[in-house]
Amino acid sequence: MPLAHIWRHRFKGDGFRWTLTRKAILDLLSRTSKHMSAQEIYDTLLKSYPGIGLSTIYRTLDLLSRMGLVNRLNIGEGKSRYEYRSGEEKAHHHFICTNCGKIIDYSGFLDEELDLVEKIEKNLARKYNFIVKDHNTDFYGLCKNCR
Amino acid sequence: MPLAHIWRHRFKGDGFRWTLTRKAILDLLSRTSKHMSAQEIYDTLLKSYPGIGLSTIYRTLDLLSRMGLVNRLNIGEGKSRYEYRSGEEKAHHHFICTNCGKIIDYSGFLDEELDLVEKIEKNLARKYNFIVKDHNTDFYGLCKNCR
DNA sequence: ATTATTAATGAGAATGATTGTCATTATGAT
DNA sequence: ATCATAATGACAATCATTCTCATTAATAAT
Ligand SMILES: [Mn+2]
Ligand SMILES: [Mn+2]
Ligand SMILES: [Zn+2]
Ligand SMILES: [Zn+2]
Repeated sequence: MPLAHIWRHRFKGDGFRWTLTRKAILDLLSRTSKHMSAQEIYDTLLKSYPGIGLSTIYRTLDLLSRMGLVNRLNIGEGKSRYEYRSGEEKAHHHFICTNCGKIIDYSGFLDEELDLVEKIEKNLARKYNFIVKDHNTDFYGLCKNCR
Repeated sequence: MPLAHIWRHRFKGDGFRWTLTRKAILDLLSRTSKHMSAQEIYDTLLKSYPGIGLSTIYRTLDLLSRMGLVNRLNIGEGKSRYEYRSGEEKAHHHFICTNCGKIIDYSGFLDEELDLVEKIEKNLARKYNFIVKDHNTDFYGLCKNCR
């Protein structure tokens, strides 16, 4: 059950074609721990896939994001960053250094958090007639190099 | 103790000049409950302040944000939105409708949340040597018109 | 395996938000 | 009232992202 097989199956099931570029982007994102921008992904892939196009990177990231295979992040830089979304892993938070921009994954305390979020969701539903599908928490501060 | 006096005082104290445009933007943002973009602020103010410039709106919003008088929000639209930040009020969360883009303020359960956040902050400090200065939580889902 | 269909791609133009430049203006100190 | 200069407005420049369209390649049909 290599990831590539799972991905291809998922693409087929959703009626999308399984292409070299799509595999390349998923391979890259699933292997790195970085949160990469479209341009960074493009620069990296260009080395092993000469001729690849930046528009395709954008289109593919949008598709992957709609398919739920990657998360699109916005940390107020004026551009998006992307990370692979493993099927099993729980969602995680991000700690963002306001000085150097470093992003660090954080996944502690999720159980307690789930209780709290559930309460908030119920409250939102009751008060405003909302349906909460997802939530995101970011922490801002200074990393060890910048403190 | 009108707000304008407090603002002017704050500007003076920080060594910034107190100008018509700065007052206009603060007046607008402190009165609306909307989360406005720079362009929307510009369009609105142009009616009462003909000749005002969009660059000035951007520069001022940046300054106000650095001064902590407004919050800059990013809800993944590819542009920022701004809201007045009252000195007394606690921070609040945002519920964002993924269908129509509606943003709704939510400020319930903040005490319980503070406990949780404090724990996370301590953990971050211990594990990664981080200093947490701020945090932000957004909820995504469907509003009552879109559900 | 060959061919046909058409989704996906790459190049580059277009768009939209934000930032930079610079001459002019207006604020706050003297 | 005068002065020094921070702030402004016009508009050019930049940067991320989207759009257009001719070409290519993935898949289905043969
Ligand atoms: Mn992450
Ligand atoms: Mn708000
Ligand atoms: Zn840092
Ligand atoms: Zn809605």
